[in-house]
Amino acid sequence: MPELPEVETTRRGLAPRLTGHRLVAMTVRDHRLRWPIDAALPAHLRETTLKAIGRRGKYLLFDFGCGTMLVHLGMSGSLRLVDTQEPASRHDHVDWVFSPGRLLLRLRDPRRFGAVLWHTEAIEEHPLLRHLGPEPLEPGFDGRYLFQATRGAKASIKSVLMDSRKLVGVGNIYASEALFGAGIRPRMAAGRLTRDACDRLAAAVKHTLAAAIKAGGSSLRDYRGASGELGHFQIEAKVYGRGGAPCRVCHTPIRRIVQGQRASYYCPHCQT
DNA sequence: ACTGGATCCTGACTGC
DNA sequence: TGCAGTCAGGATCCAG
Repeated sequence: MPELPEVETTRRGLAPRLTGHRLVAMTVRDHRLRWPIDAALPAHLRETTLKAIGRRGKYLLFDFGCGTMLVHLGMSGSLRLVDTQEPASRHDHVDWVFSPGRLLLRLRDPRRFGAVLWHTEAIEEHPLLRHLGPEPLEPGFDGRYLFQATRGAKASIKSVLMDSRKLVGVGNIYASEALFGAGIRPRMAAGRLTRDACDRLAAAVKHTLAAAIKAGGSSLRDYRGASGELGHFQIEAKVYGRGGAPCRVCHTPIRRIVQGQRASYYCPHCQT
């Protein structure tokens, strides 16, 4: 499941192949995603031209001029360009065919937590986007913002990092990785972070996400790029999924805890 | 206003 | 080998 780097890598893989192409057909095999896919969407989109593919947080925004198609990959979704002859398998729920070139874009989502939505008003006012926090890789997100945004918060810093109203794009894996990078324990109350800790954490979030994008969004086990290639595994997790294994810095065993039903990992020596 | 928990769904893996 | 139980990358909704 895609966190911001995987979504951005997907966007960068698709945009040059699809931008400027005309959608000639859309096939919905299973409309039961997180929200049902609008049965009228194929008719809305037919014969429209894809102007651009944008991203807000983990949402991909396909701009067709007359409206925007939002795609969220949920926990298990992927978008790939495949050969038009390739038969659809069990969890391939949606196909889009673009011309010229007969390019076939295919959405696969076994757990069906993803979404495909259509919006014709200003996209930034969409109910799912309106309350989103800043993009972590843009200048609006920095230590000063993080410090201000966490004052008075009793919640753990890890849950704040994953709260899309405070900050978009950071999921369970990169939250643990960024906290390791900043030397902060995941259970630390967000409101108790010093300004210096916020500076370190904002920098670690940016660094962690940027490095993962640079590596092709490849830190996830079964992540595949826009053409279906496996991730490169160029980013080794420092702590995520490494409970009991020695810290790569100090060799202390990495701890696994559960916060809000999600696993968190940290080094009890490097993180305080 | 915040916060934590339950929830949607399927597949992969572990241990008996 | 089979089967039950556990865990998984998200984010909304709801109760306290």
